[in-house]
Amino acid sequence: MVKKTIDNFELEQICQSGQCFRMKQVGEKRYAVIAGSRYLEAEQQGKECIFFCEEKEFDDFWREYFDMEEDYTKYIRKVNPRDDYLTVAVNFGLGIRILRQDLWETLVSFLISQQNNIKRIRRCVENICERYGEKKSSVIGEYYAFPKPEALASLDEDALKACNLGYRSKYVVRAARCVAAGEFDLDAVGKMSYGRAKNELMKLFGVGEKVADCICLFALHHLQAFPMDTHMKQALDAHYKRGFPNRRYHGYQGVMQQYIFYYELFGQNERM
DNA sequence: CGCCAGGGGAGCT
DNA sequence: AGCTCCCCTGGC
Repeated sequence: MVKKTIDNFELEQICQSGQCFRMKQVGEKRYAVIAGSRYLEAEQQGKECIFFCEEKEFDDFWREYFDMEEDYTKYIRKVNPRDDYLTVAVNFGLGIRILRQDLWETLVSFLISQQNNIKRIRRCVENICERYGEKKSSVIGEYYAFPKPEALASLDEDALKACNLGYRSKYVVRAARCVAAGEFDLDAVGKMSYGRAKNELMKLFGVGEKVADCICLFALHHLQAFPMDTHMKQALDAHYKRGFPNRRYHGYQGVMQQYIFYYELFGQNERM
């Protein structure tokens, strides 16, 4: 068990921010997250956060996964004080972190995300893990690891329709085949610059600009990636008629994107 | 039953 | 860059 007191870190906001579809609330202030084949439960009371794992496990993996090394005030302070909308949005989501998730998992998750809602994406991912992932057991209980590419590569293209993926089934199966066959090198993409990684990801069937940007941001931590989805288009139309000030936030637009996205989804009641 | 939206993408012009 | 079509599920 590891206790940490940390600023700008809220499990609830991280969970709801829609980056990770395998993080869920399991108690009043308790959250569970599965990453790859690892399982973690954590609880938060104010600034104090308790991670229910060994210190080594925390240092070896979860610290980096949650991007806890970074001081997010350096992004928050850069917000233009004359930008009322962004100021409110950022203040609403001060506990958001940009996770450093596994590339393969993130690729599959966001292939599923297209024309889909977060609730159903979670269920799709859960279905795939339960059916094709390795069953693990921890002191807390049993869970399923995320299936490896090889586990999905041999499937029929429509097989994942049974997991509720619909027409997205073939995207995932084809991607799994490319990775398993070595035609698509995940490790190599992981070492590429933002531009090259995005370009490489978009070669995969079913990966367009938006999905590629999500993968770049949520797995590869390319903070300049700015996923442009329907919510973001609406928000930008309403508040940035001359476009988002990319120049001002050069290099970390993706962080701002997440504040806006989270505010658009959950900040309605706070809006004036 | 129809309609439409949910963190799009491919293919064509 | 803009347009059409694709084509799955859940909610109303």
